[in-house]
Amino acid sequence: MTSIDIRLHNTLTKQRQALQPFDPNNVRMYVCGPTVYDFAHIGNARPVIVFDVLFRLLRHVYGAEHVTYVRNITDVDDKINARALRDHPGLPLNEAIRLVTEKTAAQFHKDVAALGNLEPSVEPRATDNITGMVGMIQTLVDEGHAYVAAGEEGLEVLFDTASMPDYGGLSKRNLDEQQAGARVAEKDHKKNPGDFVLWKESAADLPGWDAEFTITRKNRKALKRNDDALTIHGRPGWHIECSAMSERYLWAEIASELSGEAQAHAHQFDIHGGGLDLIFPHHENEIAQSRCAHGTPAMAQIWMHNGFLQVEGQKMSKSLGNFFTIHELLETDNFGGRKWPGEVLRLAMLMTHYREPIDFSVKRLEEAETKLRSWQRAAGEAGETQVSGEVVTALADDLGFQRAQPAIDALAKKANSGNVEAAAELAATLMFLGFDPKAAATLADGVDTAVIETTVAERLAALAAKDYAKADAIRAELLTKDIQLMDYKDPDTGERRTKWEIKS
RNA sequence: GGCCACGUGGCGGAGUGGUUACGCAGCGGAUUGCAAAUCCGUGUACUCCGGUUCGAUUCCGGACGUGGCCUCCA
Repeated sequence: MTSIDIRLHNTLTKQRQALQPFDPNNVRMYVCGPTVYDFAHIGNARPVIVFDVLFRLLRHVYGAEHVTYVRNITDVDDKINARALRDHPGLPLNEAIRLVTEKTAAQFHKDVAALGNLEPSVEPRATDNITGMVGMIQTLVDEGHAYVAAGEEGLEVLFDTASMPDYGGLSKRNLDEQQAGARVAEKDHKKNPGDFVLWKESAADLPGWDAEFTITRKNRKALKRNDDALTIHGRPGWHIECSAMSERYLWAEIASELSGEAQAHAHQFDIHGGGLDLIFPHHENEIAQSRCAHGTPAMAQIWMHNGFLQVEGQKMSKSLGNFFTIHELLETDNFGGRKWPGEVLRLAMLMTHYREPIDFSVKRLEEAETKLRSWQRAAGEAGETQVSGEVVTALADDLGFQRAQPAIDALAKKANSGNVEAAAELAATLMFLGFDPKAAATLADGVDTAVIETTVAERLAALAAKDYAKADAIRAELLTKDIQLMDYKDPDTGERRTKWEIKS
């Protein structure tokens, strides 16, 4: 452990503050993960990469075994149901849903791995945590923060926003003023328009879980039934998932191992992250649920939100035709007429500060590739060397990767002038940031290293015989297979040598 | 209508009350048989209008512009 001071921008206070984990031996972070109904798009990759860099920084500062990073998978969602019905019309719905979520989750893992991300410590699924959600909802009912009402599609357990005096603190919203011009359909079964669903009844033939609630008369609105015990075949609301899973994996299951300081802040953790668009309503509602269920003044100490990725200045959307999945950038020619290596996409994402919008473009990817390749050419073997302190310092100041870049450039320059230590430090730094110190490009089909070596030797022989025409022909031939040759002199003997690399 | 973020050269992106990083692309040069790589050099900017100040890109106010949220959304 080192004494590096990590400062992070907190959406709650709109200020940069020093991270002071409740328990430095167990720094706890939760980030909202994907809803697995379709391929992830490149915008989905941004929070994954941003918080991966934070994860790596935390591990560097506090020790890899002292950081717990939870990123959930949402596999309960009406869009998933719709997709299952569409793609697998012949199958029983639950089976169809499993097919959709398994396939999509596997694709997500493949995509984010290609982008150089570490796996989170825990990756819980909503479907494995229904019991915890039901329990938390019951607590909210018991504490007077939730009620049952009859909605259009059946019974709903709703969060009563009026029961929480400081609801809206994260997004700085005043719900009363909010409604004036907004298109919020009045739902008269709700006590207040801002009340949101915790549990929603499903039609008998639709997927759901049988949840038993005990709900006394005062926690009902416009309900004709009188019995206190209610079994509602239904599914959880979106927000309760994250409240239940963060509680379980960042508190309940590890509470006995936590320090006294952390015990004094029961049910709270250190960092919660996600995209800017989640601030309202998702994170606002998570906070409401978790705080009201546990009677805590806060859910997490620091709330971090990444900015959006735009294409040609606008939000990606299918209707605008500027929508690209991670998979198609990696594997097809749909963007800029070529495939893009995952590490190039990763650097393109990190070139801009995480809270700023990114305009995603071919030019940007090309610049990222040029930069990354120059670093990789300069890097040596990592060995036991240190990660650049300047880079760590830059990241520790609200993940200021852009301020780390000149430091990396300086290392590369030193390495190019023959400084072996700098080359090793550069390699270690690249690995720390999630990049391979060697270019990860792959050879075209039907080309292998042995063939290249033979051809290069053939060319050197031609050069020795001053047959430049033949030598240039060989070089041009290799270039058509994306093999770029680079001649240099052996520093000791002055002999001509040839290096090669793959142009991607 | 309410809330939020942001406006630096062709592009990316730092930073500062006065000396205008850095990188990419461009241009010139070194090196090279020629390339590539590497190295050296080089031009262009702080949205606009007020105010404070000896002096503002930097502080304050306003305008304009862009993007986001208020409905599923990274």
